[in-house]
Amino acid sequence: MPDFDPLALENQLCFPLYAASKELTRRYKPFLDPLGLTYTQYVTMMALWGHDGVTVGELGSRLYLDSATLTPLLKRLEAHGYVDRKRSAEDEREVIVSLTDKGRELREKAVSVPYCMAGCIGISPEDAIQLKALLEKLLSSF
Amino acid sequence: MPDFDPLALENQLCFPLYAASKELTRRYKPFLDPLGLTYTQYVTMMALWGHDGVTVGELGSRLYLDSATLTPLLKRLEAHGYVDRKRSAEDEREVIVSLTDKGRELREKAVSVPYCMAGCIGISPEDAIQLKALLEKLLSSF
DNA sequence: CGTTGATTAATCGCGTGCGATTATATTGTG
DNA sequence: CACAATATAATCGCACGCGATTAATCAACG
Repeated sequence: MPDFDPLALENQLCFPLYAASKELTRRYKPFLDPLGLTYTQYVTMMALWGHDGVTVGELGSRLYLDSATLTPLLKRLEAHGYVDRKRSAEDEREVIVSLTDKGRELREKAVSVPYCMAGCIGISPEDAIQLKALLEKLLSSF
Repeated sequence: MPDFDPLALENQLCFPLYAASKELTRRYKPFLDPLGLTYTQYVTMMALWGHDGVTVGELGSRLYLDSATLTPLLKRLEAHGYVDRKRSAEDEREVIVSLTDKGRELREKAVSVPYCMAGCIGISPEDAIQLKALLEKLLSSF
């Protein structure tokens, strides 16, 4: 390849990653709107459905988000009645985030979302599995 | 798998895609700061280095961005002196975006960025190529 | 026991990202 | 030609996303 252009958009790994992430997020919107969740709020709820009663910092490390993003987001989830935020008794610096009953109930409405999205993904299950594995490898390499 | 949880974070394709995209963008920052570009501005400049003198709409379809994002972004690039925005003479609805000399010169400083980033990617070139191909397949399936 | 340093969230500022609307210009149709 | 339909960018509102700073609390050490 005598004329490989390192600055051409089509030669970047980052660009399809960036574009695909945005597109996929956009695909979630019609399924998340009925739940009153944004994509980031949905991911946060998934993390909490897995394990709640955690600090903002723990949640952030699982989601790759810091308190500047999480604090206002959690306040919105709290305003919707899905989560509870309270200072830890042992350590007043920490804020413990827990699901409310309404937040746990929301999970029932959300279980269909992954199945709806599976129908939107235009690649084979094998490709999807491989893609997921490669992304996780990239992510853990940082 | 008797207890597969469709709402577990570790069972999602979207989450590592979302997280890896953010992380990679963050990795670009130290290399882009000296150029005075954000990641999105860098991607926009790459698109223009490939082919400029295009409308906002054309640029947006190449970058998967709409005018609500591009217009203010292009105004910032214009304020930095990298691009030129002017109404088309044939069709006054269109705005033609072109590189300035300064914008073309910026390319010389940017050529090292992909090589710097290659050193930050913690996966093998083979994996990177395969990952790029799968992302493009996913993207084109939308 | 007080003071210093570290930890944790919250806040601030700026730049996306995008659905929805608006303003302007062009095109098509009778 | 008039006028409705369409196309294009700009604008608006809200929610991230994150580097940097701030405020409050805790831990360590003399």
